[in-house]
Amino acid sequence: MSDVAKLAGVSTATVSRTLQNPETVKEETRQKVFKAIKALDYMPNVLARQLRRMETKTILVVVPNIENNVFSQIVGGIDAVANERGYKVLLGNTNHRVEKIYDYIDHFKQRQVDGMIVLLSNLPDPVLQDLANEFPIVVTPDAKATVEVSTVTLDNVESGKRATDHLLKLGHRRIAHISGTLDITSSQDRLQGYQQAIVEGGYFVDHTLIKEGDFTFSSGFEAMSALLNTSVPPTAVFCASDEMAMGAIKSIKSRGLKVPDDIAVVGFDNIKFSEVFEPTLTTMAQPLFQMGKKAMTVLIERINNEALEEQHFIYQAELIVRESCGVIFR
Amino acid sequence: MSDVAKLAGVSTATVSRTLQNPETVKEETRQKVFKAIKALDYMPNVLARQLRRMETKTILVVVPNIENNVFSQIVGGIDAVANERGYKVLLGNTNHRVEKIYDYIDHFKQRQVDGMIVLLSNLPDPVLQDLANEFPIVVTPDAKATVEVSTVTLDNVESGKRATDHLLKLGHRRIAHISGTLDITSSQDRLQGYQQAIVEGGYFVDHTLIKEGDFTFSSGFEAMSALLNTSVPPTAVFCASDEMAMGAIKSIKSRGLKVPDDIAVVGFDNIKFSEVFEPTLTTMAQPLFQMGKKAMTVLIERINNEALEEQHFIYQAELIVRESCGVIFR
DNA sequence: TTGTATGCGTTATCAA
DNA sequence: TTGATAACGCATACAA
Repeated sequence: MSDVAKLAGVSTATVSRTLQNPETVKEETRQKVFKAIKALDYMPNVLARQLRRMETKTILVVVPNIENNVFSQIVGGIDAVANERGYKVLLGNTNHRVEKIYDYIDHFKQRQVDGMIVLLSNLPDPVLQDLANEFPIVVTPDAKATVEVSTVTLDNVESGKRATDHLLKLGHRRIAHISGTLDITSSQDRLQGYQQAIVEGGYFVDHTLIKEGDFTFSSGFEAMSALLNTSVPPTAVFCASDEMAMGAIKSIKSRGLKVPDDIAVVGFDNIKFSEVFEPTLTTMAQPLFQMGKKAMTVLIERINNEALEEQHFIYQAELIVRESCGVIFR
Repeated sequence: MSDVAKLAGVSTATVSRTLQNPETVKEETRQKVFKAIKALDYMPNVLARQLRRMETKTILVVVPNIENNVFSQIVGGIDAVANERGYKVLLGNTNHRVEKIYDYIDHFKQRQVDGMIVLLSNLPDPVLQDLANEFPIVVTPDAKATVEVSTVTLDNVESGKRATDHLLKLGHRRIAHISGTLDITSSQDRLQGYQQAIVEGGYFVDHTLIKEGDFTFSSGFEAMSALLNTSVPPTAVFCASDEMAMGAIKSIKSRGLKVPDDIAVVGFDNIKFSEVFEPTLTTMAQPLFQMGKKAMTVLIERINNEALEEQHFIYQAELIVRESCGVIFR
């Protein structure tokens, strides 16, 4: 920078100003400085700038598992907005190991990042709360209502309800539910939506028809197998993830039964392969990329102190009707 | 830091030393300093450290599309080693837009990252070469041999050969190939392996049986449909990606033909869904996570100047035999 | 083994 | 509108 200043015949202060607030520098000087910058192929040292300004223009994304498509889609959305707004994205893979997040928390204290987006943390409430009080944080897509922090979520209750409603409308009365791990809010909410739909439809919830899975193919297979082993198996199943829905269908097929003829299935997530699978999956599509974008937008507002209170954005899932649930008869 | 020094009754230099080279500080002093650090809950300001040391302990991963599972698996491997070795991973999504990489190149010049791993860049050779001459860079999993830069790749020729060989061993003689986009080396190599296998088997390459796809489901569908429209369709197909293999199978099924009975199919990648698909896919499994780990390891060596010459690591794919290719008869 | 002093490359404050 | 100068927080050369 001092080289540039020398060549342009000004002080380093003026060079800095030309870069930061061009309008405060006389047109003529500005030209001289820019010419010198080009001549020397000068690039500011961002490290020094960051030290001086105490900001990094970097945000941290804590993700349980980047290899999971649900999360990578959200990260895609975050990254899109980050790029647009001049932020860099630091990846924090926890590999589902909660302790790891404490390492990332240190990033804040060490001033390595300006803000953080937490995907599906299992942080204890008080820890998250303390952190959120001190630093800009957004939680998505699964957040507990018990912590005061900005969130971007899906209306999982409504989504579970709609999925179940769809099956009710198709005439099903014995509808089972294979839930996700019930320690996260999304799973609880989808289950609740399922129950609401049944009650509001005028029927009773049969708890033997509810099985807890863990979002994986094999857990869907196991849960469905258990359901099929009962004396009166369900005629339809609402699964909290597409992967589990596929596992369930595999199980159904393995018994020589057909989907949707014998048992109708609705999934959740609308993963890429849900339209390749046979039968193609009826499912609830989450606007994951969109949610990622929103999370980043909200985070930037908090970093800039534009949003003083925590904000909550709730998205709706879209029912995508395909083969696995059969056709609506009216 | 000066607070810590004061409380411990030493100079800031000693505090710094205690943190950086504990062995150069007297045991007793060390204890005092650590006690003060704990008492004040002190954390070093990494920004300042970075400025002073001119290193960031951060590496940049340029990825065409993080939402693609092939890439996110590699990133998973990179991240694993990075964490272990104290590096952070900055995500650079190009969304397949080559120009974007130039933004990331500026990160180097601005000293924001210590090194870079490029996933499947379409950078012009000279640009990449200049960059690689100046900075620590590793390219994976697709690299051109024309640039002198460290690489971690798959032996795509051998892989294509093995896949095709497998079909030859099953008795097939009219074997088609649906390639990836032929502007990348991996696709060219897999095609070459396919041709080698046929020639070495004592047969002739029929160019009407080679179609170029773009790794997507729909391109596999289209390519297969074209192959089926010829007067003498193939009895087997080797596809350069599982997605294309699934598209191809969909096309085959749509004609009322069966896989593997009428046409055998081999894919590439061993994506998660390949064992869920019906029929389950025979495919070539790339050790993507492993390759990501290796890429990061090699990069660290270059950053530390432990490896002066560029290095090349070549992995072998593993043939995973499932339903889509039928059974070997001996 | 420890302390002093300097500099890393910016930006912000103040005075001119 | 510009320049001189201090400061950001740390690491290190050198002296003690």
